[in-house]
Parts: sequence; structure tokens; C-alpha cells
Amino acid sequence: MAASSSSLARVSDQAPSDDDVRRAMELLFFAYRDFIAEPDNLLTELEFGRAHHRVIHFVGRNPGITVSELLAILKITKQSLGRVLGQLVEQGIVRQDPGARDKRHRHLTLTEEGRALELRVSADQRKRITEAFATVGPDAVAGFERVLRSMILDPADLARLDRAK
Amino acid sequence: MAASSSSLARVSDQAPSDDDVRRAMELLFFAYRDFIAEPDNLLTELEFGRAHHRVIHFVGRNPGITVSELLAILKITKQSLGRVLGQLVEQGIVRQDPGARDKRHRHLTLTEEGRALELRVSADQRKRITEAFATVGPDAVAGFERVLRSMILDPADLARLDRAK
DNA sequence: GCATATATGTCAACATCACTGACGTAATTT
DNA sequence: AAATTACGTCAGTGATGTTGACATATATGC
Repeated sequence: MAASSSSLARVSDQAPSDDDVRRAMELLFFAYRDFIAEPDNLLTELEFGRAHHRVIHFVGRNPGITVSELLAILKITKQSLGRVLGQLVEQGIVRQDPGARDKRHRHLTLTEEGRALELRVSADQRKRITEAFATVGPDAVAGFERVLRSMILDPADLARLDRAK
Repeated sequence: MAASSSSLARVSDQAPSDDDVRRAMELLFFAYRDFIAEPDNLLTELEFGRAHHRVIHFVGRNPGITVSELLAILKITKQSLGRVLGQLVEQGIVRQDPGARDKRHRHLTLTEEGRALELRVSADQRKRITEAFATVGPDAVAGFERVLRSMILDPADLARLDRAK
């Protein structure tokens, strides 16, 4: 039941050692690197990169999102987004529609093809997360979520996570 | 005590919904992005980048590590590492010493200056992790660790984490 | 209606970090 | 002596990000 090699969590209110903290940093590095690796490889074959992946994910999760909202999430410059977004639109992955109320806005949605691509690209990650969650059980998942949430700086990002729930 | 907005963890053995899984993906994205942001900014001022950061961290954690061992950890090509490592040696951050037994090996260690830089660069991350851990408590930290560990693919990476403990 | 602000797009130049492929050198092993 | 290992290096390429400047269409405030 207990994780055999788990030692990051100190008993009661004891502070983590310097070594514990640095191990947590590595834990994040390794996990994130592996989490990204598969979609990276798949998209490389399709002539897309990591940036395209993020756009596909967040447009898929937020249909009708505007360009500036997407910029706020990704925290990159509009020039960077512009290039990537342009390619996705050109390839028929993402659709742009001017707003009804405010015609300056471009509302972004995945096309049918885009949704199919999103499913393909996220398949490995969804499987990995589902399996990891099943392995460790709900209490560990709750802890995972609480730690990551407390590491997120921008309250707007936390709100975004809750909004989609 | 309970996380007010936590809903990733389903009761008992219920599988996470598709939405839960995608929220977990975003959670990782936001947390990692914010975790990396501060050191990134600091190093940019010093004419270094994210790659330098990783080398400084892992050389600091593994004094005397060889080039090929470092390559195995970072999973990048030697050409990529070569450039970054060359700059760090030139700037007096990392020292290279030929092996005693095998003179082909270059054993890498942080110089005094390198250790000082590592402390500066990691200060924000260490503070953030320490505070997050203190906020959520040891049970949540244990869960965080278990989930991330189960997401790491290469057993060698898990061994590396344990070795340093 | 005019001035200003907002949302988006675009052109140009540039830095970083990764990649592939090929080749060189020194040291070790067989 | 030959093969392998550890490391370095040259050359070219691509993806992702940056800053700065400017253009256009639309909306808003007075």
C-alpha cells in the first residue's frame, strides 16, 4: 500500500530536506520530459511541433477561444502564436470565425480533422495518466493535484482549470 | 483539510473521466511552465539558457559525473550538450577532469563559482517547493511523488532518484 | 463624428536549443 | 594490430521563441 521508495513526504510538520527538494525538482523534470516525448515524436512526423500540440489542446478544450485568450494561456508572443496558428488553419486543423458581437475577435475551434488529430496525439498521454492514476489510487491523485495546484502562480490559470470541470 | 476544488481523484476504484484526464494534463503544463519561468529569466540575464540550467543542476547533484552519463540523463545529443558544456567550462562554472582509471572520461564537477550560481538559480524553485509542500502536508506530497514516479518510463531514472536519497 | 483604444495580423531580424551526419583523436580492450 | 569506447568538432538544418515596428479593422468614449 505504501510506496516503497517514497521519502519526499516527511512525518508530520517536519520540513523537507534540501535533498528532498532537489529530488522533487528532478521528479518533475523526468516526468514532464517523458510525458511530452510521445506526442512530440508523433507530431514531428506530421510536420508539426510542440507549439502546435499546445494550441490543438487548448483550442480543443476551449472551443471558440479568441486569439488573445489563447495568448494569455500560453504566455508567448502573438508573433510566435501567429506562425503556428497560421499553419494549423492552413492545414485545416483549426477554424477561425469572426465574432458576432465584436467582429475584431477571431474565435478558434478545431475542425473535424482537428478533433481527430487531437485524439490521436493525446491518446498516449491519456493512457499514461489513466494508468498512473489507477496504479496509485485516489488519495495519491488528490495529493498530486494539490501539490501542482499550489505551484501554479496565476490565479487565472487555476480558474481555467476549475471552469472546465 | 480537504482540497476545496479538488476533483481529479474519483472515489474508490472509479476511473477518471476524460475531462479529469485532460485537466491533469493542463495541471502539469501550467505547473511546469511556472516552475521553469523564474530560473529562465534569471539565466537569460547571465547569457545562459534552460539547457545550461539542467547541466548545472545535474552536475551539482552528481559530482564527478561523466559526459556520457550526463547525456543519458538529459537524453539529448552530444553535439547539443557539447556547446552548452563548453560555455560553462569556459565561464568557470563547470570543471572537467580526466579520469584516473580511464583517461578518456571527463569527470564534471561544479567549481566554487558554479555552486554559488546553482544556489542562486535554484533558490526560487526550492522556496516554491518547500512552501507548496508545507501548504499541502505530507500525505499530499506522498501522492504527488507516487503519481510522478509512475509516469516516469525509464527505470534507470527512478534508480537515479533513489540513489541520491 | 473624431480621437483613442483594442484585437489581430504581419514583416524583418535574431537567439537558443534541439537535430542529423560525418569525421577525428585518444585511450582502452581484445 | 584491430576494434571499441569516450569524447570532441565541423557543417547544415529546423522549430520555437524573442523584440520592434507597423497596418487594419472595429469598437468605444466624448
